[in-house]
Amino acid sequence: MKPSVGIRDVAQHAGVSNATVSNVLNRPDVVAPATRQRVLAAIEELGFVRNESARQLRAGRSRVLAYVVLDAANPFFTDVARGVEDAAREAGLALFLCNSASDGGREREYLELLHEQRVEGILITPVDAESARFAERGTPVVLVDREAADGSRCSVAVDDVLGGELAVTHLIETGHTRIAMVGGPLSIQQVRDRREGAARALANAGLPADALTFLETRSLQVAEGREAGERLVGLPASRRPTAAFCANDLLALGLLQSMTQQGLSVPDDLAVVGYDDIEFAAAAAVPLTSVRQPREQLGRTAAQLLLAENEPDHEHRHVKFQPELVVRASTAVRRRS
Amino acid sequence: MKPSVGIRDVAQHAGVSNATVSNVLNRPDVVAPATRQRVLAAIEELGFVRNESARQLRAGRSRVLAYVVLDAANPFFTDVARGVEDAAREAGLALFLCNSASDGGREREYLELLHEQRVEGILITPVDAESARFAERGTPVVLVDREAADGSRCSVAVDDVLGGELAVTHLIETGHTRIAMVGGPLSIQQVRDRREGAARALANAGLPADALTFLETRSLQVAEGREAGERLVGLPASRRPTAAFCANDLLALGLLQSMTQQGLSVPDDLAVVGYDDIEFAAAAAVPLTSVRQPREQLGRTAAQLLLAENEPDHEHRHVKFQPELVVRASTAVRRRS
DNA sequence: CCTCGATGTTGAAACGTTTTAACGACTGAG
DNA sequence: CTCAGTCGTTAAAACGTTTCAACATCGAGG
Repeated sequence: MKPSVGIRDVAQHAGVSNATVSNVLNRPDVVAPATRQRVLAAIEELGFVRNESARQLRAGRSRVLAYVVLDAANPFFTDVARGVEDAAREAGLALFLCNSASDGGREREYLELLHEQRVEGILITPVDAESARFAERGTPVVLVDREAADGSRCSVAVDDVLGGELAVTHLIETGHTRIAMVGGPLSIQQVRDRREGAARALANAGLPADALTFLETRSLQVAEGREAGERLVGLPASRRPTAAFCANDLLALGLLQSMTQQGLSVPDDLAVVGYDDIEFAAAAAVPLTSVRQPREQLGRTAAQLLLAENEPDHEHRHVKFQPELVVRASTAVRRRS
Repeated sequence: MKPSVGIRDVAQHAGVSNATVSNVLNRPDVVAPATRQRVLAAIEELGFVRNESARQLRAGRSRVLAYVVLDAANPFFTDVARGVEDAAREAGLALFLCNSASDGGREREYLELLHEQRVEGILITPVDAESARFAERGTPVVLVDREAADGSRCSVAVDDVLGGELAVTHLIETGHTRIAMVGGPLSIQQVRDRREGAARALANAGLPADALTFLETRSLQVAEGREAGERLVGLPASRRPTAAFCANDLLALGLLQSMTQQGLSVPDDLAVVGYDDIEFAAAAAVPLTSVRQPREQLGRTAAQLLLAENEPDHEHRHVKFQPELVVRASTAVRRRS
């Protein structure tokens, strides 16, 4: 419990100066093999563990990246995180994951802590647009799966308007004219964008704007999808939509469960499109049609932008990927009855 | 880009000493309200961000816990992490998640880094039993979802042998006599335990040990489940099991997909039991019978044990929870044909 | 008027590294 | 034998905090 063995203990034990020990740790090639062995032996023997705080204080660098994720329980984000970590690891950095759990306060606490820790860089999928809070604080920040409102930092995103358009166009093409969109809260940019895409699809097809019923949810989780399902079925039959576009797959899965539970069939009574194409979408009760995003590439690219941030002549970049529709059984062509 | 505004800049700007600034930061009550305001204003104005490295170096404490998780993409672990974070947060600590991705090397790198960072404590679901590597290095370590082989540290686990027994007993009771177990690699303690439980169930029912076919997988992920499904169907009909017990839900979901794809029915051609009862199990193509573990409580308890580790008269504790079988459609009673 | 305690503030010494410039000891060339 | 150049090592100065003992200041009690 008093394991405070420092670099100077090692030095003394090996009969060298602390500078030499430091060299062994950081530039092993510069020290004579014999000495190096002696020092390594001493380190081993004393169970020395370098104090990263001291190192960082002096050296300024920190060897870790952090990704503040919106919802660690959503497989979409863990896939993005995988991409981030791969890229980080190639650059010799470790990745710390922080879960804001869609809570603005928690997000701010993590950001504050990460700034204080002087991590090399921060990736974040922010809770809302209030990005002003973490303005220029010294640590580079890259937005993931969001677009920087101002051009004040790098961002990597997917065209959500297009995604919404793809989804709803597909529904229209398979014969639906009363469509629900399930998602929320509207403070989330992506929900707004996907909704806008949905509206555009209607317009393109010459359908009136009120062909789209918007069901707002409190979050993007499975339970909310189930609840939305109940609300949906509660609508008067004349106005009840025959198809639903969900702002993400978790909602879609919840909706699916709710339908089955209420004895309704997907896609016959209600066609469903999800968003993200998480791994579980294909394994769902009714395999889910979904809008796929290049998840890992999203993360990987974000990390690369972040690492480029330190270059001298850096200009903020905004990368935008294209989503892609994956059609499965949940929107199979309707039986003509 | 030269935002190196330190505590002494603030002090100068506010016309006080750096000790006072430090007091404002750490013991606001001890400094006169007027001075405090002045200092806070200076902090705001200069955009000062406390340097956590320096603080930690001097103060010794670190305000963060870390959880080294086996597979961040497995919802089971993110649920455990939620429990950990809740408990950590109540104690005023932040949580960093590290993903070892079942890679021993990566795990070791993270452990090393965390030790160097002098985090307050480390929670870990280790890749394998080689726990000796991270022996007493000063930072307290608690094992999550694993039992400490020696009593050398705290651990929180679930009775996996019992879990396996529950699952397979259920299969036997629903009329199966040729059962497969899908899981691996065997270096994972839990896979071994669950298999042992399965064997015990057979013994209890008076079935021969070879009534259980063990299909080893390389990991516990969906893709491996799919592959196991193909292997399973490839077996000669006379020896092919009529039920499968999977070491986790991801495998079970993969197996399910594979069955559907090969035109076989679950549960009629093959009954399936999963393990963990992740949220997606209930939403699967065929809702999955699964062994439920108290995930969040697991995490919460682990964090509490970790925090208790610093108490003077600490004795290592080993908490073990009971799993519970949740029956769904994937093991519905077989149609008598 | 002196002493005492309370209240706020401060100077300076840590904390454990990295880094820089300088140093001594060799080596081989001239 | 000298000199320039390597090579390996080192003393000492940072890095930006926290903390501790000491120091003013002030009002109250004797």
